[in-house]
Amino acid sequence: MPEGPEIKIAADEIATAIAGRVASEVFFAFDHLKHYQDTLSGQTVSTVEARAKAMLVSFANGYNIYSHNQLYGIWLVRDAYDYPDTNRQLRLAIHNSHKSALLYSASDIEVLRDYELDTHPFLSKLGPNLLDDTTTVEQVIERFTHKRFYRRRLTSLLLDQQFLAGMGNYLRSEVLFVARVHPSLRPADCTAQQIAELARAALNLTRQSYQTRGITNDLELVGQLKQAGLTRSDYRFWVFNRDGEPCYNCGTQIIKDTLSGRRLYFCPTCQQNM
DNA sequence: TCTTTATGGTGAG
DNA sequence: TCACCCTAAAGAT
Repeated sequence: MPEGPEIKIAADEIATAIAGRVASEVFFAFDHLKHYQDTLSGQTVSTVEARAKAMLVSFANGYNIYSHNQLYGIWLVRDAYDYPDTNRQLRLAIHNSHKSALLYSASDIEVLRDYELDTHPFLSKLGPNLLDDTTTVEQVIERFTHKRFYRRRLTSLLLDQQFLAGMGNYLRSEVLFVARVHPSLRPADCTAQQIAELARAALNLTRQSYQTRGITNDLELVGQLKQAGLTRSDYRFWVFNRDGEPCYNCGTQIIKDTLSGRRLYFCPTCQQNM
């Protein structure tokens, strides 16, 4: 179940295993991709990178494997041909002489030529990547105030990869909480300070989640909560998955709401600027 | 064994 | 906003 940080963590692990090495064998489970096995086997993997929540494995001969895990795909890295014991369906395998990068369950896999990347319907429309070091707070603020996004609801914007790339459903709730902004607002309803807080939170929380493997709560507080014996699922988030629990900031019960099928959590006391 | 849910995304209206 | 696509695990029966 991946958002930007989880995919980038996976990309790092896959890159260590296969980037810069010859892929001795590439396997595709889907019939319509089988003919690419010969095209890619024996080629050098040049780079492995996360593009928002998609993975892009690039080969030296100008071909790329694009994949998107949606809610259920999962990458595993093992010693070469050392398959895990699982009921999941193997969809893609990239082997070299010492490691295998294995993609299970994913249904969205494509092979693209270099020149097709710029026009790809998902990749070409991505907004600034929150996990890209060159993305700045100023750039994100500019995004919030851009005519194209200014009057849309924050709840919709924060999940839109064309607005900012890499955020998902847990980060949405966490960003709104840390910025102390009520979920019903639009950028146009916010003060300049609130916009700045949203931009900082979007960048900081996404990056912290990448560095801590998924923790968006304040790290000092996390240390105290660990001491008190709380488990990861209890201290990991400020509000996400914590409905009915006391807010870590003010003690008010966290509220859960469902908007177009996606869960949203917030503190009615800390985020009451409607 | 059936139904629901999930850290995702698209397209119709 | 909703229906739908996709797969696997959890929950309900």
